Amino acid sequence: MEEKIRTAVQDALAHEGAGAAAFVVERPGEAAHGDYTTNAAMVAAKQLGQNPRELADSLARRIQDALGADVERVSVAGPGFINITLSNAAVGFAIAEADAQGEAWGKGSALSGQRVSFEYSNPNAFKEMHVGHLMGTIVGEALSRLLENAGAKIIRDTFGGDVGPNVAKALWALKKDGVTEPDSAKQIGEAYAAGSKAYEDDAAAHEQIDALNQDIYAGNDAALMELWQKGREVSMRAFRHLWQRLGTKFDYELFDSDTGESGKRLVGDGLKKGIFKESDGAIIYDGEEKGVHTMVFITSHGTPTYEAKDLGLAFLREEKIPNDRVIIVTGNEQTGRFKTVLAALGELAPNVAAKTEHVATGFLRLTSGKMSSREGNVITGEDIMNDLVARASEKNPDPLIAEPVAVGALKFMVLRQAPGQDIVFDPGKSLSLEGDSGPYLQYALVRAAKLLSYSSEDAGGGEAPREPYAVERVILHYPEVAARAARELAPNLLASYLLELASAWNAFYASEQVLGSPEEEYKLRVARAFANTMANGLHALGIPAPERM
RNA sequence: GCCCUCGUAGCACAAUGGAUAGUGCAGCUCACUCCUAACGAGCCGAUCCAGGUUCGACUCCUGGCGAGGGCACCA
Repeated sequence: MEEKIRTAVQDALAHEGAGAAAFVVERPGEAAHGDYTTNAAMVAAKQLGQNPRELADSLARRIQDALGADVERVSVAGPGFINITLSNAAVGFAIAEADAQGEAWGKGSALSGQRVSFEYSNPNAFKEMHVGHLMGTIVGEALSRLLENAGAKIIRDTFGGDVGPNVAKALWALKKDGVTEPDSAKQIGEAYAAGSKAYEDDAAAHEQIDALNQDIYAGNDAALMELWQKGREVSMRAFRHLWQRLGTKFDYELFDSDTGESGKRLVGDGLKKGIFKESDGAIIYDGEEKGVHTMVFITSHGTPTYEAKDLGLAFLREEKIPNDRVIIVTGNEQTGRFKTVLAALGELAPNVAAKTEHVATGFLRLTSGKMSSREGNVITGEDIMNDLVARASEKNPDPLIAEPVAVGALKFMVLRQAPGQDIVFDPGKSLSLEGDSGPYLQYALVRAAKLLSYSSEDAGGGEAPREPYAVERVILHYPEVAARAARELAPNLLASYLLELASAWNAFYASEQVLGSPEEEYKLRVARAFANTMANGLHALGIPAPERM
């Protein structure tokens, strides 16, 4: 419908000689202003030097003619807005589609045929997953699904850190304690904290850890490599468990250790071409003239940094995962780093760099102060999940309900905010399960599902209301919102829409008797349309939908 | 010192250069023998400061104040 209106506006503008005007068709902030609004007259009036109200009047007439029976009213308001109110028939048609299409309702085709390689969550083996990792996992999964909903084929991968100084720190502490069979992520997390502390406080330990780091790269010490292998597996098991709880499954788990060598080679080749240069024994990318940070790619010890490994990964991905587009999701503290990596990649492989984009998620900050895995005061992903499950259980102890409610609460808190913004989280107060929240959306859907389960095949009451219900006018916008959220990589747009949808449904539910009413048949169709919309919207964000609450 | 984000009610967040700046929490009313109250109806309350651009600025520009992050061998 939005497309139809856009075309009508475009044609009307062209007729006035302002075909190039950059107008928007949007949903007005207030329902009283209709179903759609456009600023086309105000934008074009500027270009043409005309009075916006007069231009709006003539545009409105053309738009009304073009849309015919789809519109009830096209009116001009304020400084020159053209407001469009759909006819009851057009609203009814949209609701019937939402009802009939089921899971297909709201699926788009904007990205049909496009293969998108998504990288997110990027765990550091040998470090526990803390709350910050939840952000990347949740946002990455939601973006993947949004693009999937827009027709793209998604291939998920995660790029874990399994070599480098941080790994050496954990292994050093494990060795010191004589551990040969690490058995929990917690144990490894503590070893990492102990190793980090020793690295700073103890000069001898500092040297040992640096040497250990070299040994890991070299890979010749069989006992060490076995411990490394086992430690990594224990860490990854913990990460996989959390991913499963969060509804994420990766097609590829890639590691630093897979890309270090190729990264070094690439930087070496780049050095010959003058893309990189030597400085104090290290190989760096001098980004100053390009406006990005200068960074070390190969250390003076000859080991590749994460930057070099990222370059290696870009090439490895091209081999393993054919794609048209690459999206990498990380915390926003890495934004500057990625600018440098992409600038360097742009010189090594312009076509790869051109289709690669970096998306930053915000930081999960605690009101109680900073977390540090070195200090050992981290809150892990599992800690938050378990706390939420406990709280959800107060209302419904069934784990089949409490778990998805907890996951929904967490995910919604993250996804409702504009991407890249930090989230302030108060571990004392924890998460709200009421008001604007995941459970609010889930509950609205549960109510609708329950209502529908009571209805019989031969619904009575064939009357129709004089005007469509407010919730219907929200439902009909779902496909546009989902498409825009995918286009702008902005899950929060869909999240706020679903909030509004749930609110409209709950108001309808509170004020209208459905079963046994004169409009029963009509209202049940609205309920089915709502349920499909909410279910599809939650699915597109990766938020689970419990059957009961 | 340089670079990047950000600053909206007591708190947490929305708002493509558009209409009376939206929502939730907290507080105060109201509503519950009726399809699930993790619900509904209402009240209270905000754009950091100073300039500028514009018919129109939370949004863009300049300066200031404040917060967070990044800036050579960590990831």
